[in-house]
Amino acid sequence: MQVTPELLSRFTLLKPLPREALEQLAPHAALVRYARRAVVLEAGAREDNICFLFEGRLQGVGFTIDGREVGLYFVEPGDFCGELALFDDNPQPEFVIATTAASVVFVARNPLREVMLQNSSVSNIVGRKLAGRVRQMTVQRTLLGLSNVPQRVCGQLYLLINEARRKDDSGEIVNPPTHKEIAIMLNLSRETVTRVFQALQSRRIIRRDGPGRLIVADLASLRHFAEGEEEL
Amino acid sequence: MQVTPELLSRFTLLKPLPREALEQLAPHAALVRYARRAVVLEAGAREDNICFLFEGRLQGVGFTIDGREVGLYFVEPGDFCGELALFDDNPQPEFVIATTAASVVFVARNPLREVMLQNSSVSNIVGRKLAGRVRQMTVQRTLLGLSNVPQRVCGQLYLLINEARRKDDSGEIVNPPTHKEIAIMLNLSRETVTRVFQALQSRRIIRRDGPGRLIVADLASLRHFAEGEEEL
DNA sequence: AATTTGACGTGACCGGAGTCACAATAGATG
DNA sequence: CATCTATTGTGACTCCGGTCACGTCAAATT
Repeated sequence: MQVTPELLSRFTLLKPLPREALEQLAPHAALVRYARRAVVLEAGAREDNICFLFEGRLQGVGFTIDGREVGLYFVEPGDFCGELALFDDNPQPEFVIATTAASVVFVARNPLREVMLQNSSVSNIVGRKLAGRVRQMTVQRTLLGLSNVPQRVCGQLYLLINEARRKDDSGEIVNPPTHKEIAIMLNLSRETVTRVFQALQSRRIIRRDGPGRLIVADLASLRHFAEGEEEL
Repeated sequence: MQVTPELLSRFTLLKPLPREALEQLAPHAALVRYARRAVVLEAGAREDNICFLFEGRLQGVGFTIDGREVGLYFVEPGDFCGELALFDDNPQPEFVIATTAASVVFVARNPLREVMLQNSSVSNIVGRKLAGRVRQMTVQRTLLGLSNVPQRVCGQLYLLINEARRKDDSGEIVNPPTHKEIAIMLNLSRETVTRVFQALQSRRIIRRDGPGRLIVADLASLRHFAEGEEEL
């Protein structure tokens, strides 16, 4: 489906661009809809498009050689992914999969690369994004280094709140990942995550509020557990 | 210690720069020597320098909240680190430590950032570096996802060979990491790594050749184990 | 030369997370 | 409404990797 410059300008990355640049990109862009679980970007493929998420939610996942999933990050509407292709010609390192039905705008790599080189605001944003991703992966890597498993789960929960809004000593996570998804991110079995959640719920630290809403009632305690000052 | 443009031009990143750019950078550069185990870049510090390694070897490491080390990557002579500061103002995410005595050239962030914006070859190299780092971290993350521990060790060994030179069906790793260092990278105990090494040695898959040299005699078998097609 | 340090090797023990098996919901889909 | 599928919840068992406690050896340091 064809894409207008107006649609492109709704993405944070492209918003600062002058009209001409958007018009230059529009012919090389396409809107595609995906069903839940569909593969948006394929690992190993030499990807020629950068992928802007319009609506829905995406997740970057890897697969180990023995077939286990490895969760990496989420992509929220307005954001983009597949940006590594802007820097080199190596294949996309991980899969990107739609966790809900999603609409995605693909923009061809080379035109966008040109625009990026001309336009320092774009290269700044992309650079910051990449730097942020390295930071985020470092944190995630640190989480994985925790030997105490419940601690790992609490740490991940704490991170998820940071990303979303949070109040003084309580917070909420909208559309929380399923237990299975958390397990994949933390290299755990689904059952273990469930058990930790049970423990946290029985201590009134977290609480479900209908589907798609997880309330963290006692943020301080959660942080304690995450920092290993107290054992679960 | 003062730094000459000639010294700067010996680094891959700066080599393509015109003479004036190097002269512009030189006053903002300094050569520093570090002893083994010294901290070169500190995590959490707002780092104002990019760090070029002249000789020796550096390692990026993180620390979990409970004090365990988390190994991340190595830096070899000619290469650089701390480059995230070129993209945003957030603190350095991980420590960089000298694993051997090392000489390092620090170049101030802002002048280098300017040069980078002027000079697309530099921003290309830095971009590629960052992209490469994301790829590398993704692979490492995938390794950590392997539930079979000996497999994880074999996978790491295989990666280490890839970085170094390798022949048809055998390879060698010069200055291999110690068992402890490997354990840290893979989230294992030192003893476990030792035991896997023992198993590999008794099967004549690997062999030490004096200190500082590890020979992989049977690369094919190593790959088999790494890919989980055979259990150790 | 004597001592200290750090890397490597090895056995015994134990706890905790994975696995399996099954039940209970809750949403989606026809 | 009936059916199917995905998510969550829970118990029992097993096994494997961490921990501890050693010993050995080579290199660095005094």
